[in-house]
Amino acid sequence: MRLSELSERSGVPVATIKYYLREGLLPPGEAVSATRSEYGQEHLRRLRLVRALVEVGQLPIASIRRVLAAADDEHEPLHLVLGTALYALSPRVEPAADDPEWERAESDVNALLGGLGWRVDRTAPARGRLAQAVMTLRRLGHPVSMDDLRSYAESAARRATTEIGSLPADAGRLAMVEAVVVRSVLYDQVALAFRHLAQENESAHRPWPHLPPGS
Amino acid sequence: MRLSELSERSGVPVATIKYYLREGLLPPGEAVSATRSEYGQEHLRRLRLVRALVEVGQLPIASIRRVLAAADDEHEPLHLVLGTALYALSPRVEPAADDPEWERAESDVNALLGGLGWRVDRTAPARGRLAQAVMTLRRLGHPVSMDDLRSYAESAARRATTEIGSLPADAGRLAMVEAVVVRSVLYDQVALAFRHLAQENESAHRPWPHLPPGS
DNA sequence: ATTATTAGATAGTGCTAGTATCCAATGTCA
DNA sequence: TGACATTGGATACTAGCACTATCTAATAAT
Repeated sequence: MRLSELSERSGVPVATIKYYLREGLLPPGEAVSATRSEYGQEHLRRLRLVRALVEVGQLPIASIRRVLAAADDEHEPLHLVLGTALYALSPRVEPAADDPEWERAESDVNALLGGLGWRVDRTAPARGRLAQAVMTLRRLGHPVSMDDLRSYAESAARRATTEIGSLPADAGRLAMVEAVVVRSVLYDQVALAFRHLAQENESAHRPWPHLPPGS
Repeated sequence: MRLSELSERSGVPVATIKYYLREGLLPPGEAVSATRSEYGQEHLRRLRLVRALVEVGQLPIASIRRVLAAADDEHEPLHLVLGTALYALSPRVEPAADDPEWERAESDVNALLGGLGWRVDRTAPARGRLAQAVMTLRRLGHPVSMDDLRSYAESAARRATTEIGSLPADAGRLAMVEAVVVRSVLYDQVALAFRHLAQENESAHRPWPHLPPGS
């Protein structure tokens, strides 16, 4: 199919597709002449994936490029791609050196993961993001105990077992990587939405005190 | 304290504080003369809250303004503030009219919440975000069953019970609202980080097939 | 009296995610 | 064959966001 058809079928403007081609989110079509290229089903599929990550996952274009590069890199062993993709997804947060509050949060996180026996790379950005969130909560006066964290870890572990377990076992490398990325990103949104819905529901059931306005 | 001192103590540049004042994220100090205002502990506290929402929560300034406006609106009953704050947090997603896939996802979400008996406003943005994620997953070839969704809902419900339950029972209206907002936003990050850590761990344990590169 | 600081207004910056325009080469249809 | 549309490729432009900088007149500190 031609560019205009790819645009029609995907609902993405031609100019945007050109932009994605420039940015390397979409592989070039097969050049059939100097002014014509042919795009296939895999382009349509990739384009839909990109749009899903942009619109639903709210990922920055640069992250998507990194994720897809890892997916497309055939030298990368499959079992490492999820990690690489996951790392490309979340921005790395830098530690703010010599801050005792940061160090405490970080060592709590490390102790927890160590205690649980989780195999997580030392450089995983999620470690830093977690430590940052814990530190900030504590700074703002909301104590966070190891037990609090442990219960989140256990919930997440249960979810991960089913999510990773339900991946297709043998679908070709690219399809598997795409499946991992899509699910990781979109189920993040599902989990987040449910968190908010559950909080609203829970707060509707809670007997709130009738505080006088100026209290 | 003066503006420069507020800046020093919070680590936020003067120009940025002025920007927050302009944007209404921070109430003006008490004008003590034409060129001097006095800021108090509550300004420092609010400023730290704003920075936490910006840096850790990654919320856009416009959302923070809406959240804080709801928090500061003394006419708003306390039991509605969480809802209002939650709504201000997530961008509303518009339904793409007359799309059967959208309608199916939406009705699944409604059926699920109805079946669970959750009290969630019909206009809650999390409904739309959830429906969008479900629709997109299905479009990309990842079937999502009601049972899948139900298990997410149950996890989220457990979490919400403890999170909402652990709020201080009587701390003054503003402090309670701030507690609700801070926890909602920062525990989102905690939950997300644990999701990613758990996925990496789980994938490290999974026996991945050795697919030939070109498969 | 000199220097520094402030409120308030306005303007400028860097980044992101597209959009738009232009060109020459090439298709397509009458 | 000629008029017209489409394409790839390059370049330029735009809107929105979150600051950041500059300027002015008034005031405070020394």
